[in-house]
Amino acid sequence: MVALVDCNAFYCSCERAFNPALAHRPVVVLSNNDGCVIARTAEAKALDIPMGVPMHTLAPLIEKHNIAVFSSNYALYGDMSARVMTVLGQFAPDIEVYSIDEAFLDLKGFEAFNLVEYGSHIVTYTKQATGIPVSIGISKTKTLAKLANKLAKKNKDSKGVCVLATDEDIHSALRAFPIADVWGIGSKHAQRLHDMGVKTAFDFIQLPPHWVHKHMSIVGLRLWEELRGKPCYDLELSSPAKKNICTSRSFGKMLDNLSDIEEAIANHAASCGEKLRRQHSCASLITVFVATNPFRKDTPQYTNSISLMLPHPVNNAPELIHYAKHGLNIVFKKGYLYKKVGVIVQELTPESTLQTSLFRDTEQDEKKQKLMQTLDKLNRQFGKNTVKMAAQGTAEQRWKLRQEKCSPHYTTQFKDIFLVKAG
DNA sequence: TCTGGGGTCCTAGGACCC
DNA sequence: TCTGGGGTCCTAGGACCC
Repeated sequence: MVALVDCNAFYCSCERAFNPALAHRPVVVLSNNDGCVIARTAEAKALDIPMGVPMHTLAPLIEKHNIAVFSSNYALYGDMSARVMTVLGQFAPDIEVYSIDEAFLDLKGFEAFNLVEYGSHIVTYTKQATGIPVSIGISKTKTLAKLANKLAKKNKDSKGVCVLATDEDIHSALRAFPIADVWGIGSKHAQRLHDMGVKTAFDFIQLPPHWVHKHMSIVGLRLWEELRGKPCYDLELSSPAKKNICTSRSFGKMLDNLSDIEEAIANHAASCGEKLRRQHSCASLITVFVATNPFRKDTPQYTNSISLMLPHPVNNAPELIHYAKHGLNIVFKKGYLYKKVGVIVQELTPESTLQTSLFRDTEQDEKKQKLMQTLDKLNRQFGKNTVKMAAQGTAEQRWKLRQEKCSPHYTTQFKDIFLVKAG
């Protein structure tokens, strides 16, 4: 058996954990730049606020229902996620951290336990220890555990737990479960299946496997098997190193000035470097892209990107910034209002297998490496960008996000706590 | 005025090899 | 009329996830 534990309205719950006055208010959390709604509490969902709706269409509703609105605070959510995962790890021999708010628990050999009781215990204890409410679905495969989890969330009497253990339980759940809501069925497949009269997960597992393979590839076939109770996916206990790393942001306001955009690109390149060093990788290819605002029909549109092969694998900030700025200077065209730029690093190789080029100054390389290690250490301890490259800018930072409703960094902002105490 | 930011995997088809 | 039979690698695009 495998369990899928999912935090309820995770970002909203993080805000509530430090602000009890929010307990019964509808709460929403916004995407970067305060653009769209990306998390909603049950109270907000009850007001028919859809996922992803642009914030600027919600003003009347927010006023009317006294909805609490927050900019996203990833420092807080990341830290709270780590706490939840640590707690969940105590309940199973193995855990796969699947996303910021979800984890699979390996419950192999737990069949003799009362799994409903065990699940309830996990729900209660996690709330107590972290302040975050969770739901738990338990069944024979990951796909069925995901499905059970959705039922646990939907069914108010379940107290956040749903166990699908027997074939009877599984089949009766599948009969009532819309195919579009199954993990791995996106909008395209859902539409196609619907047109064929396949409305529920149970309808889907009645389809002949060769049809599923032919029209939905091996991925669809695995899904079909998993829904029939045959596991195709094991838990991934350690997350494999990423093959591509991307840092990009929309600007708080549109920019036409190369030097502002250079500063943004320098920050994105530095961020890619930090992510590379965290997973002990170096990149051999760097891509810089720029884009105007596609929603503006009244201004000229331009998007472009360029990929540069690096002379050797790199993960230090100065070099990444150098090449990223070089790329930007090639794709940047004057006369456009830019909305978003980003840096992607690819062709990643492990730091350890770094081939030193014949003509490189290894002494310089070691110096750079030590510098980056020190910088990472300081920034981990004292907060992001405590120490950074000059190219990342210090003055006005016109490229920055709009974040007007951000809560304090309750759990991570050592500096602020110190300053408050000192003065 | 205003619309997120990351990722993964799979397949088909083209280029190229012998 | 008619034109071999394998391979591999790469890329673009599609589909999906949170």
